Amino acid sequence: MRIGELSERTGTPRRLLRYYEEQKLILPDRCANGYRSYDERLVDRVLQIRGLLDAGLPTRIIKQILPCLDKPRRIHFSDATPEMIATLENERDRMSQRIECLTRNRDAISEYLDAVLGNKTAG
DNA sequence: CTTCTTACA
DNA sequence: TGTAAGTA
Repeated sequence: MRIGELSERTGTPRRLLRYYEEQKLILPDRCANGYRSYDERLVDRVLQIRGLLDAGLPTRIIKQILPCLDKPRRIHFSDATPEMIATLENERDRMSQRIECLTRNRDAISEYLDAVLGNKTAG
């Protein structure tokens, strides 16, 4: 498929699809006319990339850990270098911290909402 | 009309 | 990230 279809199917702007390619996150092949040709597999890949980006990971980190999280849920021990383990542990901890932060803010909002809506219905 | 690259805000 | 320009 071309960039337009992938864009629609992943809800990702064409601009970003080209940016991910520039960051070596995805490698689409080219048609004779120079247009990018994306494999079906890249739909999930792009979605996963966006998820990681949304989790706060920088593209440079995603680039190196994506292979570890690829389709076949098989674990590639060959990729389990000491540096990779350290990177993964570090990112996991960052995610945990972010989750805690999000949880606090969600609870704060929820508490506020309960108070406001509660007073409204109560009087 | 869609895509491409490059450059600037 | 968005957008403009000039092509293929």
